[in-house]
Amino acid sequence: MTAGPQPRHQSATDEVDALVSAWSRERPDLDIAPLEVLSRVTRLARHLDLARRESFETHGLEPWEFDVLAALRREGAPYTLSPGRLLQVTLVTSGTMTNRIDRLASQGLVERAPDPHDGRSVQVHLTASGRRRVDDALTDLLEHERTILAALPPQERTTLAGLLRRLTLPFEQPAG
Amino acid sequence: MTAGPQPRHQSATDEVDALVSAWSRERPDLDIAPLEVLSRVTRLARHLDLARRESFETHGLEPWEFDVLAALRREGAPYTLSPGRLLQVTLVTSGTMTNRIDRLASQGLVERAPDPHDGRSVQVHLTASGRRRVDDALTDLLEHERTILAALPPQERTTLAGLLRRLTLPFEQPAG
DNA sequence: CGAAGGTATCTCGATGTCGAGATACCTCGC
DNA sequence: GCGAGGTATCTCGACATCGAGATACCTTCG
Repeated sequence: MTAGPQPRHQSATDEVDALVSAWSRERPDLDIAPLEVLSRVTRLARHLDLARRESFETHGLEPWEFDVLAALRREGAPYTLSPGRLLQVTLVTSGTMTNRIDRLASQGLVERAPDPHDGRSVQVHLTASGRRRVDDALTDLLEHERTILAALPPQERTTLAGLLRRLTLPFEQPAG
Repeated sequence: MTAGPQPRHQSATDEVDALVSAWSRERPDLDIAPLEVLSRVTRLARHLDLARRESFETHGLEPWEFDVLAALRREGAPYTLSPGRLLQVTLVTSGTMTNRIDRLASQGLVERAPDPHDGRSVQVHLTASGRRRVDDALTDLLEHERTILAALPPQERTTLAGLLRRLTLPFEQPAG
């Protein structure tokens, strides 16, 4: 069926190359160069999301569950944050966070307790079971991500991280 | 509150730097280097999604509406695709695509017609109104994206695009 | 031709998210 | 102490998505 091995030394084209060439044909009046970078970021993020999903399902966690548990875990002992802080960190709305905490609590992965210093507030606390779960899931996630990054030598990973940081910083420092 | 201006000459740290340092403290047993690249990709994608949303709302389009209309527009005249092709391109499920086409059709941006060659299939066609809408939205989107990319000189944009392509390719060529 | 298996689309119930408004509590000034 | 204004969380209805199953049609083979 094959006529022999194809040359694979030059870098192959990806879906974004196809996207760019289609737009160039249809909208020759526009400079669509920005898509070369930003569409790749969007698409890669989608692939990463699926990869995360795979890593977590071994541990019975949804990505949103990991996000909340990881925020508490990163905090260090006593692994406690308010719902308000959690929604800042995870970038969801308050209704969503209430719902998430409810479901995590019903699985015994977190506990809700009144804040002794502020009657309006609540403390969300990671249980021992929740901590084990997120620790195990993180180990697998990093392993999976390392195989993805194996496509680049270490030197270029550093370059890539630096370039991405420079693109992201303006979003995080809106006041300049 | 401030003791004076802070030095800003060395590159600033971003949220991922904070994330990495928190994990390093809490999980010194793990090598969390992969997050340097992949968490930045995920976060940047989230910012880009918000930026897209802004660009589109001037034109009364949701991101998902743009995705569908753009797929048809890129196709070139006669701007027609089947629902099946559309769901491959936009990576949603069939139920979602049916719903999307329904809503776009009720706004007069696309039309559904039976496929003359295959009675199981349907042709989704971009109307003149839909084409105007997506063309205008794309112009604004690219303008917005150019301002985001202004954080990098042209040479480094090319470098970045190349590095991202190498990370993405393995996902697109699963058979190697 | 007729049946079996494959394909394209649609239906519909479950789920997660959003976001405006409700509720309870805190703080500050008088 | 009390009221006004601010803050933290929760409630709840609307909405987009998923995904398994239903439906209609096509193709292949005997």
